[in-house]
Amino acid sequence: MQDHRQSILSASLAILREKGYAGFTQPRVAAAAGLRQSHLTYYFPTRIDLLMVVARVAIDRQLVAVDGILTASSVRKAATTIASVAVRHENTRVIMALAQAADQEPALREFFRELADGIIVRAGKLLINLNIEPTDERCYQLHSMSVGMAVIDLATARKNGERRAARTLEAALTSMRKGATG
Amino acid sequence: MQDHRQSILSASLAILREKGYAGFTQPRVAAAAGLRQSHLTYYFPTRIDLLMVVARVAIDRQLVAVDGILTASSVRKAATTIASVAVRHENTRVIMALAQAADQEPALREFFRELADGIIVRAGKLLINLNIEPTDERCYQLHSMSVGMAVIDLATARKNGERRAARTLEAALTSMRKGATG
DNA sequence: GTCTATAGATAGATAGAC
DNA sequence: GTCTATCTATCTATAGAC
Repeated sequence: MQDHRQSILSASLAILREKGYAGFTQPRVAAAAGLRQSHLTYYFPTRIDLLMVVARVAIDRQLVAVDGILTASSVRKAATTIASVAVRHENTRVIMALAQAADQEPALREFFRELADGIIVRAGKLLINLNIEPTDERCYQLHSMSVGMAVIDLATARKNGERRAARTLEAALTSMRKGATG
Repeated sequence: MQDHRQSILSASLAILREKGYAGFTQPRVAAAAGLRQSHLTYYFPTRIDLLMVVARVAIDRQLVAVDGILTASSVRKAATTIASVAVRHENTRVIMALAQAADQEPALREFFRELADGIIVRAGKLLINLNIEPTDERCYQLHSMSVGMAVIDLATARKNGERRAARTLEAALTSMRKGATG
C-alpha cells in the first residue's frame, strides 16, 4: 500500500514539529502513522533514509511558504509578512531540526544549499518589488535576519516577538531603500 | 572529589560541540569524562539536571565571547569580527543544541532570555562605538543577523561563508550609519 | 511484495555496596 | 559521601513469516 509512505511522511513532519530532531525516532513515527516500527523499516530501511525524504519534502514546503511573501508591495507589508512566518514555531522546529541533522549528515547539506539559494532568489524578487536594488548583501541580510529572528523567537518564546521582528525588518528595509537612492 | 563535576562539564560541552544535542547522552559524557555513567548520575541525578548546569556555563561563555567584539572601532573591523564569531561552528553547535532543548524544556528558556538581553546590551555599546544611534531595532537587527548567519553557515557549510557574512554585516552597518546621519 | 517477531545495542535511573 | 552493579525502557536493524 503506497499510501503508507505518505502517512509516514506526514507523521515524521508532525514529530519533528512537536518533538524536534531528538524526538524523531522510528517507533514514535511508526506509532503516529499507525504502523509497527518494524513495518516502517520496510519502507525506509534506515533512519537516515527516512530523514532524507522528509527533508526533501520540508525544504520544498518551506520554499513554497516563502513564495507567499513575494507579493508584498509595501515595506511595511513585507516586514509584517516575513515576521509572521518567522515566528511560526512549527516551521522553525522542523527546519532547525533538519539543520542540526545536516551538520552531522553531510548528505542533507545539499538540501540546505538549495533552500538557501532559493531564498536568496526570492529575496531578490521581493526587493525589486519594493524598488530596492537587490544586491547579494541585501538578500543575504534579509535571509539571515529572518532565520535569526525565527531561532531567537523559538528559544526565548517572548510575547512581543512578532511585533519586534516586524519593526526591525521594516527599519532594515527602509534603511536599504535610503541607501539605494542616496 | 569536586573535580569530577568540572570534568563532566567540560566533557558535556565537548560532546555538544562535536555531536550536537542528539549526541548528548549520559554514557557518552561519562565516557569522555573518564567515569561510569552510573557515577555521573551521582553528581547529576537526571539528564536535565546536567543540561541546566551546562547551559548556564555555555551562556556565560557566549556572553564573554561577545564582549570580545565590543572593542571594534570601525565598521569594517566590527563586521569582520562578528563574522568570524558567527562562523565558528563549535559555538553554534552548542548554542543551537541548547536552543532546541530550550524549546522542549521551559526551564532553559530563562537562560536564553538572559543571553538575548545581554547581546542586545552589547550590540548597543558596539553601535555607540561606531557612532550609530543604538535603537532597539538596530540592536536586534545585528543580533538576528548574527544568529541567522551562524545557523545558515552551519547548515550549508560553504567556503565563502565568513567573507559573505562580513560583507553583509558591513553593508548593514554602513546603511545604519547613513540612516543615523541622514 | 507486505508485514512482523525478535535480536542486539544503547539510553536513563535506582538501589545498594563501599 | 563516593561509587557501581543492575534493572527497565527505548532505539535501530534484520531475519524470516505470510
